[in-house]
Amino acid sequence: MDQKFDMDADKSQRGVAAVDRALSIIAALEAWSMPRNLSEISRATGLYKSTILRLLQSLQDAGYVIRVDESKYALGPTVMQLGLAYERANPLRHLFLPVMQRLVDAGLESPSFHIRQTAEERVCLFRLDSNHSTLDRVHAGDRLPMRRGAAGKVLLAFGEDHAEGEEMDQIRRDCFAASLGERDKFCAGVAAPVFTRRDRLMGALSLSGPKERFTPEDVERMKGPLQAAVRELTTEMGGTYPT
Amino acid sequence: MDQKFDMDADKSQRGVAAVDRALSIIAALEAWSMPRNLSEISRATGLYKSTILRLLQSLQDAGYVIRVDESKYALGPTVMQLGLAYERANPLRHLFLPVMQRLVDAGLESPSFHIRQTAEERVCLFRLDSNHSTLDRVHAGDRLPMRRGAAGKVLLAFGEDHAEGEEMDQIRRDCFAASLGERDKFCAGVAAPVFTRRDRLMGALSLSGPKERFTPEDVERMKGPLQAAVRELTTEMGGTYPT
DNA sequence: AATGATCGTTTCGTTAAACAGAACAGATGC
DNA sequence: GCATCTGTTCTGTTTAACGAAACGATCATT
Repeated sequence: MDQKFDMDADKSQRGVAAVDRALSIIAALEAWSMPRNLSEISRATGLYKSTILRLLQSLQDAGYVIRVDESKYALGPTVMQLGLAYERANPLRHLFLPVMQRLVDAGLESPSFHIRQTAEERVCLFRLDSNHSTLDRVHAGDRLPMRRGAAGKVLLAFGEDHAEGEEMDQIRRDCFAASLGERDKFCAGVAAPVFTRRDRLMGALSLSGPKERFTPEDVERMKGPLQAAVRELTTEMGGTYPT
Repeated sequence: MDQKFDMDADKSQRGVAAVDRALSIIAALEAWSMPRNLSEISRATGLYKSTILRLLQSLQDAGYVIRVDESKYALGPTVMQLGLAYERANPLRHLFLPVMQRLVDAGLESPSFHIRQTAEERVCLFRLDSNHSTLDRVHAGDRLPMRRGAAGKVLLAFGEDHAEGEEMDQIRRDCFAASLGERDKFCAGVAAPVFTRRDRLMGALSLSGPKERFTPEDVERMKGPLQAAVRELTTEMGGTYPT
């Protein structure tokens, strides 16, 4: 595989570089389905072998990585347990995924749910793929920009800072946003807000996919089911949807 | 909760301390089922808030942690995806767990499967709890000593360095080891080797629990089912069991 | 309403943690 | 047998990371 796991250069200034390196090793192991040796990890991550060995010591100690066949490394049982802990702690999955699945079953585009993470970024919490043969590439865990994409716009429009501007006003009136080719020129999406108690924004549910499936007719067709879904989720979250 | 997540002092010399710190934050979030704020994380891990913030930057960038309610932190979707990747990459679970579950259903003690990790340590890959009301505390991911515990002895006896000594010879003859109060004075266990192709040791399957349930009669009663289980697993792994 | 405690965030001087890179012995492939 | 690749170890150098304090905001108590 030729996917590189270099650390994102513009992010290395704000966290801890050694932690970034360690997590890039885990990401490389995750991408492979078989244990890999030191040199393969070095090629994939761009890290020196001595650096990798030091980092692997910590990852092995914590059970994130195990060493098998004396010289290969693989994901260890701690990642499984973290996954289970995430499921235990996150009952939202059991609420959101059925609603999202119904959107898929209705033949619409790929649903995702996003929340704001920082002033400039959102994170995708859940993502299902549509039944179409082509998809836009978004995964749970992805960090995406706030200022581009339908979901980002919804988060800006309904967030606490109540972003200003004609476009934001329109989104607030419609409880709906569309974005054609903003985040990525080949992709498009529509989004609507999910509220929780006290009229607070919880996040944005979106439908996204390749741009050619977002004609004005397509967008109009998706609006109803999407808004029905966010109304249902808002009710379940103890919120009331603005009329 | 009062569980501390301080880094293990004797391990901080060999990995990367910043990575150890970051993983201790994840461990703290895993132990809680609700999002927690900075001060709670600080109390639990013993780390300074400024240190935690820096580490959290990296963890958020990679999706291991998300920030919710503006000031609380929780496990993020990347840990779920790692858990799924681990399951995908580790078909052994689907082979081992049913066999281990049958040992539980037979009313025996808690089964675990261990592999060697370093010269001095083993790692528990899988663990099921018995149906008894008291258990020994072992979890998947735990690092345990090679020189103590029944599973450790089995790994030494059948490992490539073929550890010497009367006790090791006996274990090799019986394909079985028992350990009463070695790893922990209140616990005991029995273990047997699982082989794979070319007579190579794969790991050790053990049954363990509180010591008082390991009388000579108990040990004798567990030996048969345990050895039947490891024979079955060895056959499935393409190995042949020494007669 | 005032006050104290606790929170999240930012800053920066210091130091030792972490790195890069080389060297080496062993294994593998031709 | 030789070239290449591997895993492992070592160490001088540098800067990454830390600790600790300060600050403004929020919350709880009186």
